[in-house]
Amino acid sequence: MLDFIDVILPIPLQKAFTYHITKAEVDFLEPGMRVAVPFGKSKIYTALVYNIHKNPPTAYEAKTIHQILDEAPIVTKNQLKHWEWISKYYMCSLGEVMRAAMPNAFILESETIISKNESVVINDSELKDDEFLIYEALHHQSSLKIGDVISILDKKRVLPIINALVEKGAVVLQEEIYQKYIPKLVRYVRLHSSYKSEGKLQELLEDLNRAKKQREVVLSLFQLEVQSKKPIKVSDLSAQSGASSAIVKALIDKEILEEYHIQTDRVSFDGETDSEEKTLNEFQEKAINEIKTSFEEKPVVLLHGVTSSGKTEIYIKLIEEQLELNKQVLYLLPEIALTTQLVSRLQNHFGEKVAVFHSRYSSNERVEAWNNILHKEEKAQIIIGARSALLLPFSDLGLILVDEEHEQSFKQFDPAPRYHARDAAIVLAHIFKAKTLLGTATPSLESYYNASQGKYGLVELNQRYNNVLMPEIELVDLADKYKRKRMKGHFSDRLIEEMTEALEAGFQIILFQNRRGFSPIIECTTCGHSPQCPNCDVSLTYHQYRDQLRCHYCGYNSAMLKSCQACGNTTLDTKGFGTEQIEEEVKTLFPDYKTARMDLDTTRGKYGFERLITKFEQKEIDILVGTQMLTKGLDFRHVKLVGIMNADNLLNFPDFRAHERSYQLMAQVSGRAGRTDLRGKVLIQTYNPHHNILQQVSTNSYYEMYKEQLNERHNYKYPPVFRLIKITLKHKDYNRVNLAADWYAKSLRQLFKANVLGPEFPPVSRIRNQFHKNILIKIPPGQALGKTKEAILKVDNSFNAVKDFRSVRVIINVDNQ
DNA sequence: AGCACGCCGACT
DNA sequence: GTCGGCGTGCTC
Repeated sequence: MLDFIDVILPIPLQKAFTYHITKAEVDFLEPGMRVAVPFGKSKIYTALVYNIHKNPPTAYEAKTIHQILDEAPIVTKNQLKHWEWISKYYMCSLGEVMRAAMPNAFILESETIISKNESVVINDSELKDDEFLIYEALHHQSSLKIGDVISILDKKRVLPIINALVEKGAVVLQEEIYQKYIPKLVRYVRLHSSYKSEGKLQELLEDLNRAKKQREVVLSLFQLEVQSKKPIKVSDLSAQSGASSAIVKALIDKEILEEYHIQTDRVSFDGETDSEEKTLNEFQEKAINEIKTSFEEKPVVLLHGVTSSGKTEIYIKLIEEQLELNKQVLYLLPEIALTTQLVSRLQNHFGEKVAVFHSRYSSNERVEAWNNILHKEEKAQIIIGARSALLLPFSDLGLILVDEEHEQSFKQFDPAPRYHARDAAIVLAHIFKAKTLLGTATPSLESYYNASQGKYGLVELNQRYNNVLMPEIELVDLADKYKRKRMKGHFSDRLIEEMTEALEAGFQIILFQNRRGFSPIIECTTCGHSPQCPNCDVSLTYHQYRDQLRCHYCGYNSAMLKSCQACGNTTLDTKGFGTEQIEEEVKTLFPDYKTARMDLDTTRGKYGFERLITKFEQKEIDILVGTQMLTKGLDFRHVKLVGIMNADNLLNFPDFRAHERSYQLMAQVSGRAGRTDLRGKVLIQTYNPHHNILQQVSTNSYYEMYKEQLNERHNYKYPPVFRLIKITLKHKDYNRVNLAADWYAKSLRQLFKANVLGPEFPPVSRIRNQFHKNILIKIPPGQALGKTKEAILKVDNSFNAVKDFRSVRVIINVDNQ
């Protein structure tokens, strides 16, 4: 009987691929190990062993594997289970999950290496010009890569030339796979072993009497060895002795010192910890007890605690308990909140037991974090990270915390797998028989609904820490203010008054405007023309700081126009406003105070965001203008006033979740005000002060909002009552998308009748020269999800069988947010 | 997804 | 004529 393995390849193909393995390999291989396999004509890919069996494929001859890449599985059985769920639930391939889960450095690819065939003598006259150039190059260089050949010949199509050379026997090709992960090595030094004896040592020191510097280095080394009793780093030795690395090198060359390398971790924390216990107040104590009781019956608990109620302390307590049980803890939060205060807070408490998992980690750092978690190292007992941290190789998970549970950024949009980290976390916890705690001040309707249905436990925390009052929220009627000429730019007299008062008292201010740039639309007042993006169906946004017009969808930019493209007049005017404009107005209104702006444009660099936060914390900034970035779990001590410049563009967003989101956003920004003893103040400027959502925000009535919104969702058949699957079709040809989308929707309608909506063009119907069209499927409470997805896949298969449609990209988004 | 193959217009 | 564009089909 022959042996075979099914493997997962990191590509979006549903099929499993089967390879033949030898007897020796079958004894060694286990699911979760990587193998290098030939795939297609010449490439070698990294594949993951999925299962091992003895069923030979019938339709084809299985290839043999190229090489085994691991000694032991690097993906756990539980991970594979979790991947299966994600792939099935979110309708994507296992390969796509694999690609998302594994650090890039684990997924090796081959590269073609061209080298001279030494056993054959080639007469130059046999070769054509291009062939000769390559052959000639190989006299100087032992091997060439495809990319080298492209640059030598300055051509794109080089394969025929290389193939001709192979044909003539001039060169040979080789597929080389290379390790991407390079361990970080630190240089250490010790005294060369020949000086180990006391006598030799004396001799050495006398010898060195004339080389004072070198003598000093050796003496420093002794000193360090006595002090630390640990290996001595070259860098430490240089620092201690004040000697340059050249002197150390000279000693190594003279074989007085000996250097050696130890592999080290890039991801380590070496700060101090303070184990100072923060005492919990009675409300927090009560909440903890409720959470624990609830966990006894339910795997998931929703902690609904108002802003500034001290949820973090509760998390810390729960983490401590897990550590005592020697379990791993995963702490998920939105990407942006990761760069800041919370991480240092946890590290200060738990020290190096905390491992952070960033999107900004390098590939090598990811490998190290992966290995630490896989081997359940002590330094990775608490993993704090954004949604992708969920895909790490946990071995003994006890608790998952999902902080800011309502955040839509937990749902991955592009590329597949389009998973929701909160939901996938619950499944992961279930696999480990662990618990999940969802925490937020403004629960998503989904979670609150699940809690009210008894699916999740619910714990409420209504007191702010230190009994600080919830901020006072005032609605300012913009229509009235404009009518009575009480506006300066976009600032009402009330806002200016409050700002003046707060600033004079030495407090800080946050101004929220959910739009970046200076103004989203430029319009010619003569002819009404406004400049559009050439690749997308949107108006270009004016960015003043670079005097540029920019497209926020594709990144297109051009210099600001001097005159109208349509009529040539110089009557260009701006419409609408973004953070840039607010910032500028603040600077004129309050020239004596320091203003800064926080949005995608000012936080681009690696530490851009952190720098701004630190500056604001240290009160180097008085007024911070920003987009929703400001809402993500930031804790500022001295903010007295929060101003929401315009609530209407939030509320009028064309999306069924607009109202829920507006509430969450405004409640969260408001929560930044008055986090210590003084009561904060929030001013919301709006044209609709009587809007229900605004009333609910101003009275802090989450439950009212929930009831009302849930009712709407009931009536209009939206989540959490109905489930949604959105299907997007993309193509550069307008007519083709239309035809394809109509066909698709028609087929779906035969199955799901009135629960199919569309096809419809989204508000921005063309992005990067691709036309988009959406179809929405609503799934009623009773309808089986699995069956529904199977039916959709069937439709998708027949769709792909139509030749004209095959080039249309279809994106299926389950639980589309 | 990549990548080869094949057909077709645009230039050294 | 070749070069490079893109549409199509396949990968164990």
